[in-house]
Amino acid sequence: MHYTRDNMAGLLRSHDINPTHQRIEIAHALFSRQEHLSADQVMAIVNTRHSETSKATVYNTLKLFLEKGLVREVIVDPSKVFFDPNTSPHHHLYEVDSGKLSDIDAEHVRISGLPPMPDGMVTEGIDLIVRVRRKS
Amino acid sequence: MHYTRDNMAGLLRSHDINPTHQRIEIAHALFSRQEHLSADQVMAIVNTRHSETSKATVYNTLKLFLEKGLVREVIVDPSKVFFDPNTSPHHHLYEVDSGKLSDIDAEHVRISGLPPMPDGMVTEGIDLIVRVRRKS
DNA sequence: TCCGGAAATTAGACAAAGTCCAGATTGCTG
DNA sequence: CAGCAATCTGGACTTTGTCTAATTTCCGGA
Repeated sequence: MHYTRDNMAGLLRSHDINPTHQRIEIAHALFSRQEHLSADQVMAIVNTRHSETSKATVYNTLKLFLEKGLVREVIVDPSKVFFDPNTSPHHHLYEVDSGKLSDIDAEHVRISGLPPMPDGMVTEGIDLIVRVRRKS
Repeated sequence: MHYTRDNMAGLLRSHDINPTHQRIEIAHALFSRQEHLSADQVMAIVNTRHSETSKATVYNTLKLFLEKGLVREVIVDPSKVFFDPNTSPHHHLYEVDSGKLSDIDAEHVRISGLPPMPDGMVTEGIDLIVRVRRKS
């Protein structure tokens, strides 16, 4: 699958998002790379040539994508949030010293023995993060 | 076990930390409560009566405790880091709307099927966070 | 085509968490 | 008591993210 700008409009529409120019650019930045990007990185990518999209729009758009289930939020670094275009079930491997973040397919991972949820609560998600460090 | 200020000096020493007045107060704030606290909360607790400890010291001290393995860092909220006086193996339950964070004993939880670590890497820790939300 | 309103975007002010630094304090140790 | 290293401090600064009021864009109907 190739993620072109043209594809993006359809992808956005299918998630009930009005495909504007800026939203297409931001979606394209995330999906064409298939990488975890911070808001800052998205801004930098989208505005490489000329300044095209404002900070407010980048933040608004990422939050919108999140609400509509187009991307996931990954919280591993205390200083910034990453956005993940992969919404299929998976976990994360975080290399502490380099900051590199990669996926672990959830297919073969099994988590058992979790206690029942507190009353009146529903699980929103289970995040599993494996933190690794370069052997010294 | 009762965590008095007097105990704290020994606890700090046993972790190779010089027990100063400020460090004892900060350790006491965390251990007497056995709760997850943010740097801000620690500051507020330590400075309830008179202002006694500066922001810089609170941050420096928490980082020192972290390095020495006296506390753990819990990253669940994109806006602030929590510090956890419980260093025994356990996971976390995070109530998204209230921000309440509680422990899940690791004893009965089993995680299997994780892929091997990348070459030259060692696991620093595995964080499992169950995010829950009030049923609406 | 023109008009009006709703949705989207924008710049820039603002807020909050955390870092940094240069100077002051503390607490040994001789 | 002097000297020295460790610690602490206020405050300036940085970074991530939010907010707001003003503008721009888009679109449907007359």
